Amino acid sequence: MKDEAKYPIKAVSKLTGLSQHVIRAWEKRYQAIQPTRTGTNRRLYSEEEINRLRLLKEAIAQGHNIGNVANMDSEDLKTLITGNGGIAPAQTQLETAPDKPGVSNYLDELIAATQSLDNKRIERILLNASVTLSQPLLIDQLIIPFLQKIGELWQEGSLRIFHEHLASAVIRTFLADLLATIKTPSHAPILIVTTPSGQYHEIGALIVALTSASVGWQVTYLGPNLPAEEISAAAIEKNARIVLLSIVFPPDDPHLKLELERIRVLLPDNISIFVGGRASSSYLETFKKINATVFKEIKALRTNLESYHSS
Amino acid sequence: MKDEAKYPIKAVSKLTGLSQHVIRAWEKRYQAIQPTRTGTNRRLYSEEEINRLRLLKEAIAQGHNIGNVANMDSEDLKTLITGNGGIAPAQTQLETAPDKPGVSNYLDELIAATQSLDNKRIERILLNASVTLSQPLLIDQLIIPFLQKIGELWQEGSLRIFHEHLASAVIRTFLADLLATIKTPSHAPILIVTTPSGQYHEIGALIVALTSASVGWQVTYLGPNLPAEEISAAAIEKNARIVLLSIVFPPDDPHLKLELERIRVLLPDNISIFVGGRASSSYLETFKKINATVFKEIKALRTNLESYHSS
DNA sequence: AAACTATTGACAAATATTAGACAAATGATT
DNA sequence: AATCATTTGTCTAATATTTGTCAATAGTTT
Repeated sequence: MKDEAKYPIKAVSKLTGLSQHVIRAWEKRYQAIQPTRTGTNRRLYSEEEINRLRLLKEAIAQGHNIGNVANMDSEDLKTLITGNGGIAPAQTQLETAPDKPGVSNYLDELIAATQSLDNKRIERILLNASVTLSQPLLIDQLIIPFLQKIGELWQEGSLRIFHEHLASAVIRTFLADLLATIKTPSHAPILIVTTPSGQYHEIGALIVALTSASVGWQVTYLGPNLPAEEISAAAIEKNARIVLLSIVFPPDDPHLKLELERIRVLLPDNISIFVGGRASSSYLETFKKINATVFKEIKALRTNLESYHSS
Repeated sequence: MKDEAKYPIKAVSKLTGLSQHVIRAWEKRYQAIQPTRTGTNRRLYSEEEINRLRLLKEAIAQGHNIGNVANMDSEDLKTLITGNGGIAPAQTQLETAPDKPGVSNYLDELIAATQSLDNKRIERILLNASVTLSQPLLIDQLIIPFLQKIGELWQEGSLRIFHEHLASAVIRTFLADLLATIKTPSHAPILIVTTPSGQYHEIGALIVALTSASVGWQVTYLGPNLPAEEISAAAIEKNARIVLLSIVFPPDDPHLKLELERIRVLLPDNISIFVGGRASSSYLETFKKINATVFKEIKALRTNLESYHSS
């Protein structure tokens, strides 16, 4: 991966749509990027820097001032412009469970198919994988690593936003299909999956929906971005036992906390709240307050849901 | 670590739909919000404040006067506006096309299934309909009327937001599945479907993607909300003939117009732009400028694409 | 030599701020 | 009904800041 190709300013200008003047100005005035230089003082940009320029441009298009955003790190920029969307940050590198042989092949193929924008091929590979692998393996070892990998590659500049969009679109329908094909006994307890207001990230929600369905729950999937009143009303109407929320936690969002508390208030006591996602510690208090069951990994959700049955 | 992203007034105006004047006036006259300032006196709003502005706007839409509610704390505001269950403002509606017999049965069933939040049943009905009806009929006579009907019922209060979310989620995967099952000859001309930056409405895009595929194009579906550079880069990389954009036109959005123009500039001349959606007349000029083929109905798209073949 | 790049300083267009004015709408009082 | 006061969204003018653009000059690459 040390392909370290570097681009002179003219190329960067073309690639980003920013004038050379602007690129230099942003560097000089805000140190927005710091390209390396040749021995003779020419600027050389890495793909990562080019990508950062794209992010900055997009942020500006959304109404931000360059002066304010130029110094944010790329991670934050990304969440800023996608409005919390995008793909789950690939940070916590838990012990990567020992890869099943063959899985990493699928992964490589998926990346390749994404790079060539071949949606049909992505679908085909996923379909193949879904018959070869058990469902937990499929999710833990393929889907999630795939998403993480794409996030990384995007960040580092080898993939562009449109690659990520394509992959997301395909994965989303793939997961939704899996969810639809699971048969659950009609007397199974009911569980509602959604994301709170302001949360647009849908794939995480689909993953937990799928997981829940696979351990015997009857899942009603409501899609993303639902206000507290709607969540609770739906849960009551459906006579659900559990409301399961998938959240990409921003560092410290008071609105989200309030929203969670409102859900608790609006919900009858006999309906439990489950919350999934990597939450910063500042949310712990809120979780306690609303008496939510929190899980950071899919595995934890599985065991939690199974043990819930017996109660 | 407390990187609390802050938004300048321009961004806030976009996000809330309030004019900058109004935002300032509310601050000055009622201290409705108190944004921090930069060292040079520019306003910077937190997400919490943006949300508060949204709440205020909603409260006003429900008939309260700003002077009375501007000083309420956000918590009370929320219960105020959700108290009487009033929900979002109006939309325009189209004339309903003459129903094929049998289709209206499906429609009624779909509505009923939506009301009872029965996603499995919605899927089943759609699946049934898809084998009974030809694809054009399915889309024109069932899917689109279904969406319209839900919109109406929502507006009139008999359905709630979560009903609409559920139906949307199901329809979206249903359409995506249809799209995936269409086989296109590998030598077919390539067409890219997406929506421009700021456009999140996905179902329209899926409908046009499906339509295009059904008349023999090879469709790459990129999902919603893609900046101009990404759209054009993807089109070039895929060697596409047509970029097809599905847009829900706001009354008069200069950013959207600019975005459209940028796509044209970034795209080689031999790639055509198609635009679908009910555009207000203020966009006509832009369409001419970028030499876009516009269609208001699916039928028009079909004939357009077919005639395009022969050229 | 021609094309490209870097640096600097300057400039102007865009954008934001404040204070104040205005008019349409609302509501109370006569 | 008519009148007057209040509320509130919109607008203007003057000022200040931010930011894209440019010209001039000098160095580098091909």
